[in-house]
Amino acid sequence: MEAKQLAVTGSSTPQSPVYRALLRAGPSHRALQQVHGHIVVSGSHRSRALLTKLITLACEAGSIFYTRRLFLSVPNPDSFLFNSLIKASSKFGFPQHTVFFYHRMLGFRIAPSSYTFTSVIKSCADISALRLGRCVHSHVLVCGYGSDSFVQAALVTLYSKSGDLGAARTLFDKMPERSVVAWNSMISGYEQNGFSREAIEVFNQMRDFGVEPDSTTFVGVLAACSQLGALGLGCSVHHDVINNGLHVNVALGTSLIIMYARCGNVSKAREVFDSMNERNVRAWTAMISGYATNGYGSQAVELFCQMRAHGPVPNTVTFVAVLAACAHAGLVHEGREAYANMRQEYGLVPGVEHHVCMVDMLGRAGLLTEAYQLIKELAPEEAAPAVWTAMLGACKMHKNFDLGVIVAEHLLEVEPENPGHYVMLSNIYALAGRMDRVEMVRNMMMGRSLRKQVGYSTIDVNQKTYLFSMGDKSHPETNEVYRYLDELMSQCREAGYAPVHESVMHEVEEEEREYALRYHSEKLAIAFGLLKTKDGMAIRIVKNIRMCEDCHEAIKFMSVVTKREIIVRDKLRFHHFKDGSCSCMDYW
DNA sequence: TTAGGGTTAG
Repeated sequence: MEAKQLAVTGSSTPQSPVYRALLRAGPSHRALQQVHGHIVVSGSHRSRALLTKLITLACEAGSIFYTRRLFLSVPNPDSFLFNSLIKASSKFGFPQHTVFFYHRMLGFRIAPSSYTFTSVIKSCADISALRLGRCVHSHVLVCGYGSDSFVQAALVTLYSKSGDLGAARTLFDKMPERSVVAWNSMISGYEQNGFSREAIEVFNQMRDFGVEPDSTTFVGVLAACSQLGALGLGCSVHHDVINNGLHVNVALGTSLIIMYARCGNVSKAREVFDSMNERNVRAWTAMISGYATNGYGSQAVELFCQMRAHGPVPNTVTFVAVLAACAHAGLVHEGREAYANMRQEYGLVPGVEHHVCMVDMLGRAGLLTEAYQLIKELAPEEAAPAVWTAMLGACKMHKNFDLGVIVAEHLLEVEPENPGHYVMLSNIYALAGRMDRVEMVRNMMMGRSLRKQVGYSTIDVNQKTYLFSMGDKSHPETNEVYRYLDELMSQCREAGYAPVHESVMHEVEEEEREYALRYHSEKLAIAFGLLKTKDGMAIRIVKNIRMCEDCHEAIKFMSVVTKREIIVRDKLRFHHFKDGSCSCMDYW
């Protein structure tokens, strides 16, 4: 009936039946193909308005190759069609195709507009195409759009997403007018490149300039707080969100969950989660992951069960969080079940990260043979170094010398430039008393000019961050900190602490070992925190690499002697020390 | 004859 009507009228004005049929079809591939048929039958395929609408809807439907076929069938594409296509392909996630259409546009000698450039630059940013982006930037200047504020904001994003923060900042500083989006771009740019302090600095400048932050601003700033583990600052940002009367949308709510979880305050993260009126798969995953990294394995699994019952459908990221929770809490049964469900119930294919969790989980639980079997059953391309590294950690933990050596040698073969593998192998040899081998590994490492990653710890006191590294004496109150730490360590020894020597890196000479152990960065940061904060206050430390066994042991005693809760976030997870024990139950 | 942009969370 409808086809007949379309064929009869044949008109192509926006009010025409065929145009309305197109709008009704919406971004659906099948429906669009049907209307396309009507358009051809009715003879209205020469109407540019209709074709342009059809093409952009096809792009929105995700049918990029259909879009391209339709585009190529248009004899003389005009600037309207190019701009529509460039905008749609950029917006709906086809950055490479945006670039293709842009080149075609130039080939047809059609002048781009500022709107063309914003979309093209966004696509370059999406694929971090710095060289191409620079060419487009030159073209922007040639065409006279260099001072368009939208184009400038897009360029700031391009440079920061491609890692050229210097160029981003130069451009940003030169902008005569900076919209809230431009500020947000600069803040997120710093944060995403790991420059959290700079992100917060820009946020403060923004306020000095009197620019009103929006929810996107806070998402970026909260991510910076999460990276730093800066709970005090994060809380004050949360207050700002409330005071500004901003609606906590799902992205902002998720950022708050992550911030609280990554600063070690899981109950506050849960409070935010419970208060959200919209919760998507990312929000649920963030909360499960928060439980996982803080060592609350059973809570993570419980929340996952609730999600399965009446939440959104979990995806592969959700399963990484669940399996990590099981690995850290020794929930082998639950972990096996989740791993099986992933495929059977949800049709998801486990990837490297899931295998790492499984090997980690089985390995920690002492099921070394099963863990090793799992690796051997993987296809060669799936057995990534990370999976073997998890296996190596398990071998060291359970002191399985023979298997450990096999695994470490494999790792040295595939990743000879990774200093971590040499350190692990040498630790395993040291455990087995093979000091000749320890020496050999040390020489191999030195021969390749590899060095162990330098560890450092940070602590926030009164919203100011202090950084400590091993043996560091640059701090103005160094003497006081060292003196206090010495005193603290002797109290710990009286309480029963004995240094765990095996974790001292092999390159350190014998007489330096005790010194190196005593002045590891986390111990210095804790001593500083204890000196600078009131009795009873929890101490929160962030460390860039994993904590060593000796520090782990020492901090347990520190928590008893000082009657303080000490929370350390290391590269992998959280350790909440209280009354002489750790939330990880020494299972790490 | 047809509109319109750049920033955000697992």
